[in-house]
Amino acid sequence: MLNRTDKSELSETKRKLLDEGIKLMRLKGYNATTVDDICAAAGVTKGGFFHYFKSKEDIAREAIVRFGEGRSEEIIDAPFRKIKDPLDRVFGRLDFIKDSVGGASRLTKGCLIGMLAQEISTTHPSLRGICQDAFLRMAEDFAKDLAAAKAAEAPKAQFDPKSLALLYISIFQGSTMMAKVSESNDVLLGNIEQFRQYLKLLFGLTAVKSRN
Amino acid sequence: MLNRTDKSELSETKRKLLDEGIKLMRLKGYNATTVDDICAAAGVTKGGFFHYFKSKEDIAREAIVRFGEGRSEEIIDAPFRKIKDPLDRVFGRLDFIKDSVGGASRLTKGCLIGMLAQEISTTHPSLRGICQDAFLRMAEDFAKDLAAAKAAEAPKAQFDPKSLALLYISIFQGSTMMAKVSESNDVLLGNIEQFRQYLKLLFGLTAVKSRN
DNA sequence: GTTAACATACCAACTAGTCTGTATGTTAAA
DNA sequence: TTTAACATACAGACTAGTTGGTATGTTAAC
Repeated sequence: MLNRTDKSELSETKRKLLDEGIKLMRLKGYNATTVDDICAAAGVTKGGFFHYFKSKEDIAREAIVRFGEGRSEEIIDAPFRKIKDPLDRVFGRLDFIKDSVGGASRLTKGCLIGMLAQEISTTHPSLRGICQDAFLRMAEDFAKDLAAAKAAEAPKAQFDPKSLALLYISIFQGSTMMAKVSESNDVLLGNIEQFRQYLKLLFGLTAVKSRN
Repeated sequence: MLNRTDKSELSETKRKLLDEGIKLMRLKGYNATTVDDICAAAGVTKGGFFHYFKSKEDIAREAIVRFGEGRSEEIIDAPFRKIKDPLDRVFGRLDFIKDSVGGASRLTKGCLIGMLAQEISTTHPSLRGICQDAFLRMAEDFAKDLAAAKAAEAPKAQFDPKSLALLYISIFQGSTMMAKVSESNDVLLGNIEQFRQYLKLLFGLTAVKSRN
């Protein structure tokens, strides 16, 4: 039987390799994940692997893109998207992220892009660009909502939506690192709340204590 | 001739190995840095390496500690430490960090601890703990100044110094990742400014635009 | 002559990638 | 409708190079 049912679809085997590759690289990074690991996890042999990918770097590239697209789809379909008020939509996004991270007990599996970004930026320049693009797309998506919220709620406020979005990405990535290292989501969840607080202050939603 | 001039001092060879190891791992990470790389950079042979370190994991452990101590010394000796007013000292620290990162053109070489943290957290559990300790020490040091500033300037403000310090560490680490991936310090420097802005808002130093 | 501080040669395990084989289908000429 | 030619999707053995680590010197200080 044929696996590829349509020209644009991935074969079952390739999809399995990609998904297991993503899983392993999210956990152990690029170098510590071997091609044999991926093959074993996917139940495919070397021949199968190199039929679909011309090198290890190649599967990493496709994995980053697939992971990015997956995240982007999750966010596009997320319930907060339907919130009409732009500022509420911004806060809704933060709630959604907290939900998808899970409780303080369950640890994040982390972001593949963040995991690979540091490890391969200097050693695999072509992958670096792919990671950068993925980050910029995420930032751009958030920046749109922030810009809409600013226009509607505080047009005179002194902040740049794009910079704010990049700050958010940085906080999330840094916090994910802290989560891995501390084996807990506490700091990650706390930091998202602090970012929310920063937004509230920028939008003038919270009274600031006067200096005594 | 003897290299070790005093019982507590590192021999010249070991110091060289450590420093070159730090340099390489900061750049390429743990797995992509080979023992041979370090030996070549330090001008030492394998025999010399394994005389001082019982394994690659061992030099990584010592490298993390040495790097952490080095950073901690730099910060202890930094000029901002002499600032009397605690809140000014907090802001002075941010200025110091920006200075030591360098201009937007020169890219950061990054933080060794952050570089290794993600890569080894799952694969080398004992190194994970070392990284965690290093982060907590940094956070603790900053948290002290934040607590002093809070006590002096805004005792009623609604923030926890320790959490704020951990947010700062997260922002710095995440921003460093963005710097590597974008080959620019722009986001890193911008994010430090945004953190400063957040602090100002928490301390009630900045007028918040009213909603229109 | 014992020990610290290396140097050199070497090894076993691993790793990315290749090569050849093969089963299964597809296409199109006869 | 048979068949030859070709393509796709793997399997599995193999290889060349790398890697962390070891075993065995050698040298010089004490």
